[in-house]
Amino acid sequence: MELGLSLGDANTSSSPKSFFLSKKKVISTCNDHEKKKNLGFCMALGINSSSERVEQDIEDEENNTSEEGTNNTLPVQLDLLPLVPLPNPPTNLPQSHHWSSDNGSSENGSSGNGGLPAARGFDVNRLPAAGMDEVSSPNSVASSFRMDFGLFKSCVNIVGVGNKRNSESAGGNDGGEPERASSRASDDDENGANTRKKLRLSKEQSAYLEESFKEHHTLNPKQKLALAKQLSLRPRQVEVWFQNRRARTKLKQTEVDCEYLKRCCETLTDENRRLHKELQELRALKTSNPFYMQLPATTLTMCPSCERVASTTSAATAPPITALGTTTTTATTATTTTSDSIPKAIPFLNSRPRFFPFTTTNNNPNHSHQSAAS
DNA sequence: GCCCGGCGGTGATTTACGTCA
DNA sequence: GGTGACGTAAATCACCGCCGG
Repeated sequence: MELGLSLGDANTSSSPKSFFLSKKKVISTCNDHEKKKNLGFCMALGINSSSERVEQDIEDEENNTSEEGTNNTLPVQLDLLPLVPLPNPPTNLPQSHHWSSDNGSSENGSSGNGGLPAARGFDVNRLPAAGMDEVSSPNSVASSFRMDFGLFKSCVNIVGVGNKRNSESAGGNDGGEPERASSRASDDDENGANTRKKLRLSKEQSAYLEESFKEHHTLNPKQKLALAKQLSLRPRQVEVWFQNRRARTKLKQTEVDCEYLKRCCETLTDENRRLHKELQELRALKTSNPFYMQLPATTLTMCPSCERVASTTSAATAPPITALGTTTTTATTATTTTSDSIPKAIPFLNSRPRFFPFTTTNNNPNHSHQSAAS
């Protein structure tokens, strides 16, 4: 009998680096299913489907107070709230702001206004007051929510000296993609006094975005717009937040996978080493004992649920190897115990640990190997 | 207690690429 | 098939709070 176990060459498998050389390209995230998933948004936005038009519309709404209270298409019947209820908007938020200017002029006047106090007091989160009033229709549930959520603007931390590259996006052109083209246009503020406040999302805003991210990793234009409205952010900010969140979630997942693969590799290396040793012993036994072939055949079976490998002998009543007069404890123990040492990650992509917001669950409640694993 | 440098978190930008009309 | 719009990933920058010395 020849045990055809080969888990790879120990010399090569002992080098986990090969697994991780292309760390950034190996792991695929779970975004695909997000795209396919029909999200449970119930929104009635009376705006065009084009994202650009949507954003342009909202920008127009924000910049145009004349439409206040007249837009009947905007009642956002929005079922955007996450499953986990968000904390109520704080009612005791400090009403004093860091920024100096509280009118809309600071937003448009901040660009290229280096050295002026108004530029320093710019609030990148702040929507014009018209934007708030415009959605404060009593007919809209979301509007009432937003009235409360508008308080979040007060707790947004606007701290420090800003990124010069933010200047154009924080300026009058704050709603649409065209800001990309002129991104460095304001870098010509030579005196360095063109200081912007870097946005810092409040905890409530971050929590809301997190909950939304748990629901869906990508946003369609309507979702983005709705989130921006609810959080009093610009759609671009919501978009950027989701981009960064996806990237950093993927990075974290990659790190988790890397560690997991590393452990798998180590375990497999040990197992391979042990099996090689066992094989050598069996071969030695074979050469020294002609009755070696009478050993029962060993089969390895893998539980489809937990992917653990257990070995069984085809002849349950076979006499122990010790009957041959040679102590082969490693062989016997290896073939009669559930092999926890073999990692569950043989098809590791299906069972690898997941970084938040993913969860690792055993979908089979009838699975019976849990106690054995412990 | 204050200052300073390192570090991590995070918002924002740029670039490249894929998809679609 | 070429092209532009659009969305996203990846890389990167830069600000800022925290922490230890």
